[in-house]
Amino acid sequence: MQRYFTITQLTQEFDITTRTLRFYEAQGLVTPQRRGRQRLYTPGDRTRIKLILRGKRLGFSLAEIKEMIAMYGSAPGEAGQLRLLMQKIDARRAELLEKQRDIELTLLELDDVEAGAKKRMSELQVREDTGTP
DNA sequence: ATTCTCACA
DNA sequence: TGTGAGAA
Repeated sequence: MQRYFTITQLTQEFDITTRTLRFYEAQGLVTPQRRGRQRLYTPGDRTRIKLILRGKRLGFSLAEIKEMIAMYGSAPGEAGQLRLLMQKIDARRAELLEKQRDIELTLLELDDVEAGAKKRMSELQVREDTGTP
């Protein structure tokens, strides 16, 4: 006995529109079952959507997210496939590490900008107190 | 209420 | 990467 989610349940939970969810389906990122025309999302579909949204927050394209989800889901048994999988994992890790470095760098730059802004602000404050035009 | 398709940015 | 509109 499986419990299903309706499209509206999921859109409300994740704060997205039904159009977005159908769009993801059209792009092949989710494949809900049908009861007639109605989409029936399994708990698995729901966690896939979670992964999609997380990938989006990380700045990945839908195509990239689709790849990543495929990696999580079906680990191929063949040795050659496993090598390919590990290769993709390495590539993905490199991308994420690069992004991480970029974020850290940007954070440091923001510290600098903020420090400069605070300094200028205090200088302005001094001039106002002094009555300097 | 949910679905689809076409157009649009 | 999505949204808007119209029809069913």
